[in-house]
Amino acid sequence: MNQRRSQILDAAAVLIGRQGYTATSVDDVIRESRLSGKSHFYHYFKSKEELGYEVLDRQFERFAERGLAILREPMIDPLERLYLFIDSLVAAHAERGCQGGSPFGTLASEMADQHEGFRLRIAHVFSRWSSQIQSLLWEARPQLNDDVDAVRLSRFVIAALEGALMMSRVKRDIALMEGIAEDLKRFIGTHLRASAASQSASGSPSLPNA
Amino acid sequence: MNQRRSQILDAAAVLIGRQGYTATSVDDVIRESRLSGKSHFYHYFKSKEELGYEVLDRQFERFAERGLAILREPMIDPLERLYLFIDSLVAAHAERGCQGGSPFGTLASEMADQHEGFRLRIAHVFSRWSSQIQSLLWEARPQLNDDVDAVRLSRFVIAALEGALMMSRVKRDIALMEGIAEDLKRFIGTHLRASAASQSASGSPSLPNA
DNA sequence: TGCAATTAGGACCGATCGGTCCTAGTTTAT
DNA sequence: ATAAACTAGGACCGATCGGTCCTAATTGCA
Repeated sequence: MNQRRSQILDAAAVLIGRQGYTATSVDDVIRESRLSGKSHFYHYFKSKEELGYEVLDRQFERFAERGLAILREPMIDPLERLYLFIDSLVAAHAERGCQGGSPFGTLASEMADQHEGFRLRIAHVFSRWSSQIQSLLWEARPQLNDDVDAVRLSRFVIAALEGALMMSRVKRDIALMEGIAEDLKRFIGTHLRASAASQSASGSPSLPNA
Repeated sequence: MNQRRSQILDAAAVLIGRQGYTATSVDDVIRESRLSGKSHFYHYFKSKEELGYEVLDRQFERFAERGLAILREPMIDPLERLYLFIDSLVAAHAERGCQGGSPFGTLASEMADQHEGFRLRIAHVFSRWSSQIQSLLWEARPQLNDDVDAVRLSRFVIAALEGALMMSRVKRDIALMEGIAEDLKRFIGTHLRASAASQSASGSPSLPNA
């Protein structure tokens, strides 16, 4: 029933991630998901736009389940989780051979000034992503300086990661993203309370003092 | 002679910046630059691709002359110049009403995995941009820690700025970019030698411990 | 058994794409 | 004055775009 839909959405996600929304034609999607023809596709989706929306929703759901899940691991120190999350994005990008950056950033650049529907949906995606990091920072507040602005810091993290993805994609060099990821972790580390001094970026953070 | 060419390139730059390369048709460019027809356009450019290349070159030249020029101001403290540069990008984006982000980042997201010619040219743009910041950091080295990696830091700055542009474009909220810019300046400030404490970002960086 | 959903596949639509070709009038340098 | 460059404008090309319509075979479920 929705198996075919999933098939189509998966194929479309790959294509849109690789080529962008505009450059991905409905025929491309049909070919990739082995449908029998246009009518077969339009049996499941009423327009290319609707397909795009659903692909975006699906991409974020998957990202929230798989990628963002690290941020919620209850057994790991919050900041350590954030570092692991950053590393996981680097690893994922390395696995893809530095191709096809963030599905959100790519779509954002393409559609933000072009299509209000997409713009709002992507804004929502970033907002939810940001919220996840804010929760984590809230959890980590005993270790953090009192003046840490969780909203701002979470946005900074996302921006740096998105920029890193874009640049290492252009240069096709994962080392670029690795360097930025390390710097980003170091920056997060500078928000630690002065009392907790034994910080190392990829090493384990120290416990809060009394 | 090349006045018409400039006219075309300017129009194309605006359109490509707003809609992207693929979504900008040759007819759009013709309309916007008030040419008489297709042949008139193809009198000056042999293909849309060549137009795209020249637009990109021109955009970077302008950026190097106007935007990046701040980085070379000999009468201002190097790091102060870097902060001013960051602020100038924020201001420019605010003036544009948070629309049409970085011409390079936008084109990068669109073309990186799609068109090798563009990918290489954009990589070159980022490389030159990065070099400018590296020179500045080299100038500032008496104030900086010995272990500062200029290449890495310069890339970090660009990535954060590009990410900030993209996100504040999606959210249409300049405050987002302002926050990231401030954090970025603070991060740069953390690279200061412990001995040089009296630095003014726009919020002053961290205190050196005794 | 029978009805509904799914699959199959092709013809077709108007619009737009990048690009070519052709004719002819108008500037501009030499 | 004369050739070369520029401006003007339209017809046209094959390809592709998103999308519709239609017929018919096949499947799954009640």
